[in-house]
Amino acid sequence: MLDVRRLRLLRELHRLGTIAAVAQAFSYTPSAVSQQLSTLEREAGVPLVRHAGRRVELTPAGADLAARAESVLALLEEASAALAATRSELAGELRIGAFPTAVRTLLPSALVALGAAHPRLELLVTELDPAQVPDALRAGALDLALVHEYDYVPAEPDPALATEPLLIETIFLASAADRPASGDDALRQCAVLPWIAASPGTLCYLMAVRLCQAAGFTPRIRHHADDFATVLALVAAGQGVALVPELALPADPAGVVLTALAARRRTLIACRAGSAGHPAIAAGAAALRTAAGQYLAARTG
Amino acid sequence: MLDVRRLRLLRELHRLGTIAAVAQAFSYTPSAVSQQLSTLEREAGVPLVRHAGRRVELTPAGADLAARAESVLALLEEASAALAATRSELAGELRIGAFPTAVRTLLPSALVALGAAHPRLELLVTELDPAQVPDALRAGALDLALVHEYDYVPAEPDPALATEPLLIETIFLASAADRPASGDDALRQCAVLPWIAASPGTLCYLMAVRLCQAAGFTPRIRHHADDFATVLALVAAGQGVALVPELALPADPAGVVLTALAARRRTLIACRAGSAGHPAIAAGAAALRTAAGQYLAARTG
DNA sequence: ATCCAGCATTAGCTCAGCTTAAGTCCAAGC
DNA sequence: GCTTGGACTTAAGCTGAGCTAATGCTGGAT
Repeated sequence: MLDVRRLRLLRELHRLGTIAAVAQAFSYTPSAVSQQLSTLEREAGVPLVRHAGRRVELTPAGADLAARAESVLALLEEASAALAATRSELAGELRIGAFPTAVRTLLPSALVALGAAHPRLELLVTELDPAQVPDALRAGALDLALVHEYDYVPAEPDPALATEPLLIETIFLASAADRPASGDDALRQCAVLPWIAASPGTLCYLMAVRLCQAAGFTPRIRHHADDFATVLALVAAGQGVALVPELALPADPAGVVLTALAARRRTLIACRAGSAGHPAIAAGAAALRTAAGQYLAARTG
Repeated sequence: MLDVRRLRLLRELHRLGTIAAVAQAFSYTPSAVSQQLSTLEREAGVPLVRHAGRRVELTPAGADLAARAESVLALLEEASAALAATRSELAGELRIGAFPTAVRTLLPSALVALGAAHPRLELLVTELDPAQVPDALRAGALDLALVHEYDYVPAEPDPALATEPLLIETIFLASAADRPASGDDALRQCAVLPWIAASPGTLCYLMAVRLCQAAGFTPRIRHHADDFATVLALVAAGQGVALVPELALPADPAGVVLTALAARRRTLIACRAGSAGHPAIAAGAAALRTAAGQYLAARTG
């Protein structure tokens, strides 16, 4: 009988590409992962990984096994969800991961509603960049998370995860001076100005670069700030221009001129494949949908 | 993440009904099974088993989980089969279980053909009563087995096993004296005679009793013998009458009069669900089909 | 040519999970 | 009613799987 724990490691290796990354995802040492994969390979009787330069890659047999592992893990996830659904009361932990902006805007009301409806449910919130969310979900560090999809940063489909659209926002160009042009013309006017963007490696950073590139230039990024309040303060101080999603805007963005762009940011709810039926996860997702609805109503109303 | 080893114990408990039987099936002590199930229940957070008198039974949640475990285990079995299929040569063990008659008739030629075609395949044959086959397959003690289905002993469908018809035999009434009547009338003529049957608890024993009961009487079983050669010798010695399937008959059944009955014995090939694609198991099944074909050709030719 | 990121290997330790043994409870039999 | 026996549970102890830490090795980058 194939060991499911080892299959899980193989699946992660399939995606992450290096043993060290798998080890990090599971809080193991690379040695442990290497040993477990060696054992799996011995049991399988077929080479599953092979050396490719100084990293490793899956053989066709390994890739096939990883795909099958995906199905097995999804079934187990469903079984867990079914068990939790038979419990009369929601209890245990619900680990939620979200990007900083959401933690400040959408999450509070969702957490209050969840806590009131399910007092025995322990809500654990982790603030993290959406780029880290898929790994954290897959490794079991999170149960429910919010991720983004930008127009020029397509989220690659992941069979281990289930997603559901939550809300769509407009992206604004924030600058200190008034811009006569609108939309992408305004963007092009900023080609020679200094830019303020998030840290390299984050989704927001990538979004800013790609969006500018699509407009025909590469932004000269002078300042890096992940917090949009800081970003807006820098913009107001005349330090450069920036791209800011609707959700990050305060009620009165003083000293900042906002120009709506054609680009959109889509926020999704994500969980592990098979776990959407878990009552705590379903309740969490519902609370987030309600919070998003309230937010949209407040904006448009 | 639910532990698949523990789920397997739960699945067996679902079928076998007692912890002691599960322990026996896996060569564990009842204590070990009890502890593992307790752990599973604690992890599940829902009662899975409850006491019913001095045994235990599954709760609805437990039964549901056991059904899900069935799917998971079948997927894992398929994954193993797919791995084995990528190996260029068939190697490893193939554990075959069969009833004594088949071991002497069908198996030898099948084993010779298999051994010649796949020299690195280790063939391990176990002689056992068909009644024990399902448990042995499910517990992983066998990979491939032959089982029977009699007209009056329906094999209950088992989601954990896959079966395939192999051959259909006539059942004969064996007696020392000539019987003028044919078919079931001959059977009824033997209502008052002493009977020779297999050991209680075996499928053949059950078949004999049920068949006679269907003919309107309960057989007075004087001798018990599992070996059909012995049975025929006892019949020839005038010790009683017996029911013998076609496959068990020697070329020249001296001193015994055989009357064909309407009842049939269907022999099936069985393996674990999901393992039919395993190349060694597929090769074994193919060899058995060939052997059965040769047998039928020799009988009819 | 040198450095270093990344994987393999070894030794050693910890804990999950097994067995043995004792205890509890229920059903059947004298 | 009491006893006997079977089935499950609990407690204690032991073994091995599987982890960490440390070291060595190799291929690509500077």
